[in-house]
Amino acid sequence: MPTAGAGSLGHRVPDLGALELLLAVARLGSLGGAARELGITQPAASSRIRSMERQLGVALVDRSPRGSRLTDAGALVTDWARRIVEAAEAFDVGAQALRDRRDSRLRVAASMTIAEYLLPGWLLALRAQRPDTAVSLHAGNSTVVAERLLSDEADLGFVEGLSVPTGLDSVVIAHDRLIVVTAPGHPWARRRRPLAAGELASTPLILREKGSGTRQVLDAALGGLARPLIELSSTTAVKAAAVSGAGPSVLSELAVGEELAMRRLVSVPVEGVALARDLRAVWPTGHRPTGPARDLLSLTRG
Amino acid sequence: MPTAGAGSLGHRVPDLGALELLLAVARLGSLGGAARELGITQPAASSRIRSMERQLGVALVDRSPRGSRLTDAGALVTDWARRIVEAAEAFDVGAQALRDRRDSRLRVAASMTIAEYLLPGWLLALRAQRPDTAVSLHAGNSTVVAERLLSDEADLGFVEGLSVPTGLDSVVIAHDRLIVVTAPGHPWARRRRPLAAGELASTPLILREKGSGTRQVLDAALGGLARPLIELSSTTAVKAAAVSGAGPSVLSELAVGEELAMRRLVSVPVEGVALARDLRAVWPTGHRPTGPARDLLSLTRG
DNA sequence: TGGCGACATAAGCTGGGTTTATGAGCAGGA
DNA sequence: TCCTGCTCATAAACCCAGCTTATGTCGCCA
Repeated sequence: MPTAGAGSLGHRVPDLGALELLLAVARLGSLGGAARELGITQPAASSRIRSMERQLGVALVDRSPRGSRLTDAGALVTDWARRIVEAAEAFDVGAQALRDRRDSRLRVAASMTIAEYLLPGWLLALRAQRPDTAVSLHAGNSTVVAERLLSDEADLGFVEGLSVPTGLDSVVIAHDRLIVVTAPGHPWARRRRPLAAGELASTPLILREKGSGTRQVLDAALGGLARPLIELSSTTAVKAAAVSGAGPSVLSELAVGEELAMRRLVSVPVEGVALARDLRAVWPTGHRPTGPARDLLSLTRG
Repeated sequence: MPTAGAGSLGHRVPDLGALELLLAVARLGSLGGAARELGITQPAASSRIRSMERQLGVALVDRSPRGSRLTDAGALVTDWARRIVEAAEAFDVGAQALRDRRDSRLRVAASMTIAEYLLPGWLLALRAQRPDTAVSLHAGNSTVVAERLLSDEADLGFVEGLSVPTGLDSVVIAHDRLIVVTAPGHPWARRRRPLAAGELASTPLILREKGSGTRQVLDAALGGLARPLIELSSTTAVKAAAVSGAGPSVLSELAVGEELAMRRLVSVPVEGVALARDLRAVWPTGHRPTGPARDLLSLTRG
């Protein structure tokens, strides 16, 4: 379920190059300087910023013969732009790792949730530390991760299941919790007293399909009783349905961080249900990670 | 301080139009269908997806004479892409509100932090509820917000200060907390026992310049004692310095949500310091918000 | 076997972004 | 006072990515 207003974003939002340029201008205080940094000419930068201002209908930059500073609106726009660029950086580092390169110095296998939400951040941090470590990424469920590690197709794995596959050593790197969320309008959103397990089990919920990691943990915690209101096949579809007010849902804390911060969803306290699960780094028994794998591992644990 | 690896993102990350197209393909299971939804022709969609695959070096969709499904890598890429597109949607709705349109049905004035982190989400929610409410936005400090409300240039305001400007009624819509953060490598990151106020006051911190809202709250909490290690002029610059390990910093919870989730920063517990502040909606005394202003207000309170 | 739906290919057009080349405003030093 | 160096703006020519229209191929189904 996409947001309402159709009409292609691509025509209303400046492209990534323009946003990067704007950030550079903000940082350097000069169009020409920003141009130099991005390896284009000054007129190109000038024209690009100008056309961005035309597109948005807002003056972004105060030009003077001694440099350029952001207007108030420009500062705000730049902050919003930064969020797009950061998401793009995460995309970039992830996509680069997805290309199978046989010569990669670090081959990672990870479960979907971890690959989706956590890995890009780690890879960015890793690249900051060791810029020339080539990383390759393979995403799959716990079984796939175990296979790749045991057949020496991966150097380090990440899993989120309840148990550790045999033949692997592991260390807990983070604790994920499933949390009950609703749209802000829902009656549960105003609850002060925590929800009892029975109430949760007897209420139809928006859920991932059976077999997903999230669903497994929830079913285990409730004793296989979770009643689906709708079953959807992606975390994002579930989130969208919950945000739109279709009903309560149970989702990984990782998946809903932003929605909670923006109050598009609110968390409902629960008691008497074990909704925590460990996220673990794994490797073949005895083969303690070394080199780049050790670097990445240490990043994930802080 | 930007991330390391220079080399313009714009060339390595598909543009927004392509990402939107990919999301549409994921949702509809068909190139042609996605093309129709975005108002382009089927060959255009086909070629665009193909060139995106060339650019990323990864097969994203499995084409068949009966439709298209995402590959595993495609699913992952799509999830990362979705984060970019969501950031772009927030940008779009914010930018639209920045254009001064005199005929706006709802004129909002907000402080920077709120305009930056919270408002786009609210405006997206509002647009979902009332698609044709034209919103205009003006960002400034508490004084500016008060002026605009009292001179009837704004219908609803949002402030984050310690006190409510005179002449305005208000309601608390959220609680923001300043938190102490460090890069994961810092000694404080491993602390179990909370930091004492004295320790915080005597340690040089990465801070916004004097006069910023964040700094005011911190100085008040510590009794004007905060020692700056560096003073920077934007929240983002402060975050970047903290992430890079330059030292500990004190920042709004709102500003570092993502960094905490990705463990690029970790929060350090503190005791004996009042770092909470209220975020408030404000309006001229007696003029209780009605119409669109009331709608927006109710969104912000859940 | 004809028809339909989905994707691929080919050819031609258009526009946005780029470059090079040049002009114009403001500052600071001889 | 004038030159030099920084800034940004403008103009003309170029190039390529992405679009459209037109057509071809493949598999399914009646």
